[in-house]
Amino acid sequence: MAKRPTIHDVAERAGVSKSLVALVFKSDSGVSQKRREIVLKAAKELGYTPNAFASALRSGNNGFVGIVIADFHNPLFTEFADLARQAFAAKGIFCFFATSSISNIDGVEKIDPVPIQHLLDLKPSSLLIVGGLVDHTPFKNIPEDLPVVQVLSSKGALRKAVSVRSNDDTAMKQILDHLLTLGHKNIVYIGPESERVAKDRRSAYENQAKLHKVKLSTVSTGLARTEAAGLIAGLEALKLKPTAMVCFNDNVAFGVQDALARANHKVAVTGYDNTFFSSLERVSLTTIDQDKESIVSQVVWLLTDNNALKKYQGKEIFIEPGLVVRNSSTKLG
Amino acid sequence: MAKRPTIHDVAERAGVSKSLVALVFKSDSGVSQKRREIVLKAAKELGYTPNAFASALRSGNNGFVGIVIADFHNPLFTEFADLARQAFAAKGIFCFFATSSISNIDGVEKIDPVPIQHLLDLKPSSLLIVGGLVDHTPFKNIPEDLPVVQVLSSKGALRKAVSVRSNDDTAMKQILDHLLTLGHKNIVYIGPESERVAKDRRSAYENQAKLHKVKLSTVSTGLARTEAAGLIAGLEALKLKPTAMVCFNDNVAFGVQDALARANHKVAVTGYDNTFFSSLERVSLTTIDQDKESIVSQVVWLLTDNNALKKYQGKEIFIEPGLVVRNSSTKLG
DNA sequence: TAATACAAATGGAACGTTCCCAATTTGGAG
DNA sequence: CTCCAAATTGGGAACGTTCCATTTGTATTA
Repeated sequence: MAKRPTIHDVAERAGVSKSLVALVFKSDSGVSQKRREIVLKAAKELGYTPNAFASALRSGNNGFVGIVIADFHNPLFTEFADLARQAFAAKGIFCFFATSSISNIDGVEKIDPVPIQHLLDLKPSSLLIVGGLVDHTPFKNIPEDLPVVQVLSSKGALRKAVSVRSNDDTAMKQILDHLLTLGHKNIVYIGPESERVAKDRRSAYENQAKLHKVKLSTVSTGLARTEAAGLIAGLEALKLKPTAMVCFNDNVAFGVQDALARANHKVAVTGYDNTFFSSLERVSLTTIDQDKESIVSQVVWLLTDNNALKKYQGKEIFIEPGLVVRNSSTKLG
Repeated sequence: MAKRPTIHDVAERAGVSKSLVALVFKSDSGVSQKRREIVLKAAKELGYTPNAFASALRSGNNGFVGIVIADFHNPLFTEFADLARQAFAAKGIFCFFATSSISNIDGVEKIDPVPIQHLLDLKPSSLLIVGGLVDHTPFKNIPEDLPVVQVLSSKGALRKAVSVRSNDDTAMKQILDHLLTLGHKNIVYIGPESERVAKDRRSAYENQAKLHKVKLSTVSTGLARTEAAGLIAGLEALKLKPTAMVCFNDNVAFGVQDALARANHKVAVTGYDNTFFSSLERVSLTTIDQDKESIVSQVVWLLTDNNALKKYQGKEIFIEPGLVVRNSSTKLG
């Protein structure tokens, strides 16, 4: 392969100085229209693209957003990450992804810090964390002044980060309003009870149950939040003879639906996330739709407007979710 | 934040030359055990990590694998990408991800070349493309000597790439064997007819249908391969009064299942990919399981063993898939 | 016309490595 | 003690940018 053209080659071809070429590729101001065109033309002819390394080495940052996806297997996370990428791309900002290998063996989640360290080595100008990372040690030596936003999760150990996520209180209120309107009395909450989101959502349910004067009744899925865990917990919950089950997320709800099918019982079920499969006719799960577009636009705003970030540093921003009513709560069986 | 320590700082603290520090961080040979430990200790105390940019700028490559994910919304792709990442990580090789924003509007897939260009700007030492990219223009100025492997797709315009994917002939043979054993006669194939994988799989079905002396009957989903397209095509296919429907992939099959539920018909259905949701009790889709582990190990082998790559350059490697029998083909309704 | 102001363009230093090479030290074997 | 190879050193030149202090150019004003 031919040696890649450098800024010098472009300068030579355009008959200007290297510095001018650098200016053209950096900012808009201070370069005459005439020269700019000459330079761009030369660059195009040579097929010049700036060397990201040299740039980053010299300037200390290279203007991209690092996106850490907590769990690559969670479609909600990957979908969200891609939405964010598109939104940033529209603003001319590039994103790199890394994921941290949550191995969910024995219910014990573990994080491999290396990929995150690699991402940080690339000196992103800001960091977006999608989902919750149980263990924040990989962020120990994070630069003080690196803007960090975490979405779809509370921020945990990252004191300075901003967290953007759905308002679980609203979500649980909507679910309970819906179920009470349908006349349900005996309702069970099914979900994990580990830290962070699981805890928050569970206590949101408890709050709303109290406000709605619904008898509190819960079944735990331990640390897991999967379909398999939902299946087991669902069978367990059936012993309480409920008429409705409120699940931590769609995956757990799918498992619960399987449990109902297996036991041949008809009970209302609700999920959380409105994942792709919840809309399938045979699943048709009543669920909570997180307003991804709003979350994304908040994220973009926070990470592109320095003042915004400063203002919300260490705070949490709640986005109002919406209830999607489907057959799982209305047409039982 | 404090200035990041450099190789000089480490050298000073360890009381050795900078050259030696560089040697320690690079290769194993030629440094005594004693000195190596001293250097590593000093580096650790200072929290030194090599500056990836300076290194890459000077040496021209930085030893990571670039993974391009054709479609972030395809769980098969993301899952596979993460498997590959883990496999490389186990060998101490790091991966970066990029995706290229396939916008599937009006059935016309479009690729944004910028993210891929950015990834290439980072000079990966090899490239893994997960899935099929309809338009290969972003790879126009790919370095001649960059090893490229493409999985779950034929390699299309990338002449020098190696493609690793499942053997569709075997898959279709297994499906037809299974359906014929069950006594089906009137079988319809439902799937897209666009280029590459869609074409290959379709013609694999046609071949096997001929060999099995099954009357050929197909319904197209146009360019799409989604649940929505499956729903429409499924309803269309019902007019042919089939007893079984073979679908291009799980998503299409899910749509077809919806169509059957809506029309209240009982027809055997098979998918392809064995995605997570196909195992749900209420879906229970008979489908083809791609041997991801084998594919991953082939990929790792190809991209870490230079001879292997050279040997297979421009060729295709087929992995034998397996049939997973579930209710959708055996217990109708 | 000369003085001034400001925009446009320039040249060189610096960023932290790796690569190269010649020079020096160390350690073990003969 | 001598010799040789291995280990270590030191320095300088890249790598391709960005940053900074200057210089050059052009237009405006007195």
